[in-house]
Amino acid sequence: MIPRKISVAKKKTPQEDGTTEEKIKQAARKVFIRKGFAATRTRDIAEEAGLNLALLNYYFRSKEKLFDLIMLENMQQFMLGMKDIFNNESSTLNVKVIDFVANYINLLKSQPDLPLFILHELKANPQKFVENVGVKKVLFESHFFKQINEATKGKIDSFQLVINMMALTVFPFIACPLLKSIGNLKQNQFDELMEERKVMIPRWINSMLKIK
Amino acid sequence: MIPRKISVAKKKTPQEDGTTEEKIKQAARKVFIRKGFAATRTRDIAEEAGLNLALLNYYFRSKEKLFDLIMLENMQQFMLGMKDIFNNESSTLNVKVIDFVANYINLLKSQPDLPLFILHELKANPQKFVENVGVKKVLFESHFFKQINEATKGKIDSFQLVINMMALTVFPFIACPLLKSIGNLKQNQFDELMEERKVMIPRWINSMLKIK
DNA sequence: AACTATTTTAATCAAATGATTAAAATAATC
DNA sequence: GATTATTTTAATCATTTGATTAAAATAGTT
Repeated sequence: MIPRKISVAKKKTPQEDGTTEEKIKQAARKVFIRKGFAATRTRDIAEEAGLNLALLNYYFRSKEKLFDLIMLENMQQFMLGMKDIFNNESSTLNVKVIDFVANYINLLKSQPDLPLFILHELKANPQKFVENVGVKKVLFESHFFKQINEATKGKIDSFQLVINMMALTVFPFIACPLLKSIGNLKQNQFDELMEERKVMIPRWINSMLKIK
Repeated sequence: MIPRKISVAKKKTPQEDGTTEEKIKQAARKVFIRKGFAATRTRDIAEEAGLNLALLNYYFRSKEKLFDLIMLENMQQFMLGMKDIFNNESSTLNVKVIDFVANYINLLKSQPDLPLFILHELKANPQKFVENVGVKKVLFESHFFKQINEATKGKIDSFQLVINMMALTVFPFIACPLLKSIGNLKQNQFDELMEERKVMIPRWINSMLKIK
């Protein structure tokens, strides 16, 4: 009697491969970010993915569940990028500002719609998403926060300064169509304007830190 | 034969009175600003106004036409407030910054959702609204722009400085739910934070102007 | 190769939505 | 007061949307 040969091939499940599921997620990310939740139809996502409409419910059960997943991933991407920068104990305050600004401008140049999407959906549904961010701890216990306090001797509220960094870095992307119109800018000119801001924002922040 | 007495009473048309029409507009403004175009149903507006659903089509023909009207009014309100401030030839650059910041923070404290609404809908449909703003002329031909150029001797791009003023003033309202969460702020604390910014933003702008 | 499990498909469904309709109500005119 | 014009109403409609269904196709297992 010959012993059965036992197959050691791992069970292959499409969920682990993530081919169809991943396609849907990528398409959903694109369309949700571009149009927002309310204006996005499940059919839009299916078309973007080149897949059958019913697969969205098969894999994610509902439009809303798919959206929640995408939204949380996006928020993590947007917010937690600060973590390494703010907690790098070997960099100065000024280098942290430079890194923050460069990091976010580069990120947003490749995904210019991300902040407006996040902030719009956040306002539509604040309770649902805000508590999952985890950036409170990142920020208030960071090396960066300490550095601001030391540099300003409490003259400037550290939180206000962080707001300023975010405002100066992120707002142009949020207001992009308006600024382009006001300034008569093509897209490449807007890109140049943001490159210039990469250099200038750390200088502006530094000048704020120097106020007597 | 007695001459007919001619009635001089002006024809009263509800459109001129604007009672029902005005109610619909006010309700539409509220709901559109709160939920955006896509997430707002005509039934929401009718309920907000306490009127029958069919009146929206009777008076405004379509949801979209009603929205376009509201959007344009909102953009005018938001953008053209700059006009008087920027063209006041008897005020200094610094006073203009103070007036701009105070004016907009006061406006946005009473209508905190306005900027996010405008910028979100602007991105959804840039061609439709941007050309109607008229702020390009207001800004680039303003006394204020001249003052910046003189004060900085071209060291800072004037447009970049205006972006900074807008960013520092408007962004906290756009990001309000996020900032409240991060900073653990109640609404009255957020309001205080914005009052503090009324004072600090002109100082921050001034420090930028002084960069060598 | 046969059987079972999973994925995909196209049709269909139930509910929601912006819009229309026709009648009732109200206002205006003479 | 009778007639006409306008506004309002509630029902209805046509279309759209997220979701479901059942069968076909494909993949996995023995």
